[in-house]
Amino acid sequence: MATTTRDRILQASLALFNADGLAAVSTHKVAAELGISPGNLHYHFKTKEQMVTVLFWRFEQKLEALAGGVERIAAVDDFWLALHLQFETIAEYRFIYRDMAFLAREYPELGRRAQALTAGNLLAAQALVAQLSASGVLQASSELARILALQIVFTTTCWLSFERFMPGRDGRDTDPGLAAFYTLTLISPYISGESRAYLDYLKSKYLG
Amino acid sequence: MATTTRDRILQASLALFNADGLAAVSTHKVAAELGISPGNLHYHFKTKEQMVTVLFWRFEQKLEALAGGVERIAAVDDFWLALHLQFETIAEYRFIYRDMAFLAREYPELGRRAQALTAGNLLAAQALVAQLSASGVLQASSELARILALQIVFTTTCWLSFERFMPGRDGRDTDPGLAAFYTLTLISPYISGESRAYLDYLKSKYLG
DNA sequence: GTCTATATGCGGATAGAC
DNA sequence: GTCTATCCGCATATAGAC
Repeated sequence: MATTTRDRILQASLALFNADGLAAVSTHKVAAELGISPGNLHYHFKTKEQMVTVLFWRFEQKLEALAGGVERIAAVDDFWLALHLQFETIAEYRFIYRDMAFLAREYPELGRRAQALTAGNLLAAQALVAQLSASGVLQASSELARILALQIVFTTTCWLSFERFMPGRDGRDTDPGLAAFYTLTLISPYISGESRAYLDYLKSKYLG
Repeated sequence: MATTTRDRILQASLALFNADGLAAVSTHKVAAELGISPGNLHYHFKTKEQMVTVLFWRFEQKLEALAGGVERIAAVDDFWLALHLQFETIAEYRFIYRDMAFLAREYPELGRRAQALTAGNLLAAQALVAQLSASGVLQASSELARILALQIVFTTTCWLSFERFMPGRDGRDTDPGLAAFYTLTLISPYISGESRAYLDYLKSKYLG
């Protein structure tokens, strides 16, 4: 089970992109990090765009897999887990949303796919809110449900970027639970009485 | 009252930065847009960083001026107006938050000032929520107030970036009112009964 | 103040030897 | 597959004439 050079390139570039940003990491730097020559890197990936595209594709796969599990959401703790998993995936590929403006400008094709991804996330979030509503956990009109879904996607998409704006944070250490907690707070006013126990447990955990 | 070349440079660069992103606009492009030579531009601003710094400073000034008016917030429509003004200011200098990752990496000094700005915005938002609470418009514990303030700042800071991720949007035409409406929705569950009339009016306006 | 011309460096990408 | 060497283009910034 040899780790191929190609795999090592993807692994190293993901780490560097996440740490320093897509724009700041040149193909030369990735090669230097691995101790190989720039020419060798370009043998495995003819262009930087190809490298980024493979990473982006993996991100899409992971998100799709998560969206597939939506129909099993019936209670608050299911929702909590789903959010948690989503934040972990986004954190794993955080360079994508963090440098989205640059990515979309540099690689228009990926920009379009990112928009499609957002549309998909929006549908998934709407389905999720609908599930909670059907289970009686959540009380929301259809308009409110639409807004809540939008807020959820907005938060999952942009929260990591926002964290870096805050003093004292450098974005390297992120608690997906904290992010999920803030998202949960959005819908908490609409949670029916019997599900509040779990909410209170989470509150005490993250407000302490 | 002659418009100096220096002023024209600042004006043109702001427009280009907002339209295409800080990273995508070179000093050459700004010069070309104005029909002057790159050398001339560098006579007025020795470095690109100086140009950006002046624009950033103006942004800081505008935000500070807005934060100074917080103490007059006593009702929902005051809050609405304050949000509206803030979104307009952020939209006017939207290149700053939209390309923040790049800006902070390229100009660390401005990155630090942006963090300080966020900290200031957070304090202003907390004061604002406290005002609404004191006026009896809003019912929230101190913990909840902290979370609401965070959500408000998060939304004002990142909403414009998020809009660009959405299919069909290119970020050129933005309705500050819509953004303010979404922010207002965040706190609507905690608004006391007598202030709901204004909320309902806004709802009908933006959900139509 | 404004121009032309140029220095310098970096990032992406290619050619061809090994 | 991996290397060295190199090309190309772009962006920041400077020098010096007008």
